[in-house]
Amino acid sequence: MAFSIGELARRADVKIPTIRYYEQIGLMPETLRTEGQQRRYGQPAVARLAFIRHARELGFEVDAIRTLLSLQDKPDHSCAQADHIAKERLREVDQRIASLKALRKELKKMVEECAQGRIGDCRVIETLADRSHSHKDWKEAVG
Amino acid sequence: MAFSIGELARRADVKIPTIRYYEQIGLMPETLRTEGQQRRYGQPAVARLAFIRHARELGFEVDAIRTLLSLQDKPDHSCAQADHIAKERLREVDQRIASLKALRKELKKMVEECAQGRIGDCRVIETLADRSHSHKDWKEAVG
DNA sequence: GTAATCTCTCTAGTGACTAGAGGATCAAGA
DNA sequence: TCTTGATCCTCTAGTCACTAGAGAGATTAC
Repeated sequence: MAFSIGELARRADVKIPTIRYYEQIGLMPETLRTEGQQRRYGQPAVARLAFIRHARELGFEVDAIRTLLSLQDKPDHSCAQADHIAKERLREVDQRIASLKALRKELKKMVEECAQGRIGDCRVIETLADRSHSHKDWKEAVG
Repeated sequence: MAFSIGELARRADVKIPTIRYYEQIGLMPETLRTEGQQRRYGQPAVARLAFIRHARELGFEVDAIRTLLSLQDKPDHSCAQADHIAKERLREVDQRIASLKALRKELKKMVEECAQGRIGDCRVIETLADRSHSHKDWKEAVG
């Protein structure tokens, strides 16, 4: 019934150091150890890790995941907070998509206008050098 | 004609430590110093910094920018490499947009199905806990 | 001359991991 | 029981592109 960190890593498809890292930052609880200090896990660890991974796949930050995990343990609590966190994330994703689309437009223009000739006439370089230009909030688009 | 790092920061709309950082990693060249070791810049520094910032806005990595900057100084060179770098970036952006759209779809479903009731019935929490699920290449979508 | 502002270097922190060193432990076969 | 090879342990440092802060020195305006 008790398996090693390597086995947990396989079952949840998460790398071993990541599991230790999650324990360190408190996303995964400290677990049983053998006499030789090796970690041993049970089925609930797999479920919790899968929850965390899925949340990370959706881009939730560790702090948000911490909250979501704690909510999970209170079935009778209102789910308003969980809903709020998810809506926030949706808003972020929408914004990110919009920023990336703007980026894409400019990149596409650059690439399409490039005549594949000399650097001196290259629209890619020219566009980058063009100073009459300023984005706001670009940092959220590039990451 | 020679101005300080603070003035350069204002003109190019880049923070002072960022300028020093760019010098450190070789994106900006070492520049004149006063007797007291303070940096002094001229107009070309503003142009170069603007080039870098614009490239960062478009999400080019520092290594790519290094290449683009070196190309800029060879007007008679073919622009194939610049074109290649830009096309690569466009591909990345396209992929990222696609990943984010998939994410968005799942988030939207979660949020819409949430009945705003008890955690025990919350689709947000349920969806996250659902283990019958695996994305490939999600890491490029969440960043 | 003096005060206010600016700048210097250096170190460390961000987020969410990932990689490696150097050594201990475990499970399985002989 | 012993050995071998795989796995595991902790700890430190690295990733990317910055950003923040300490403590000291330089410059500029008056």
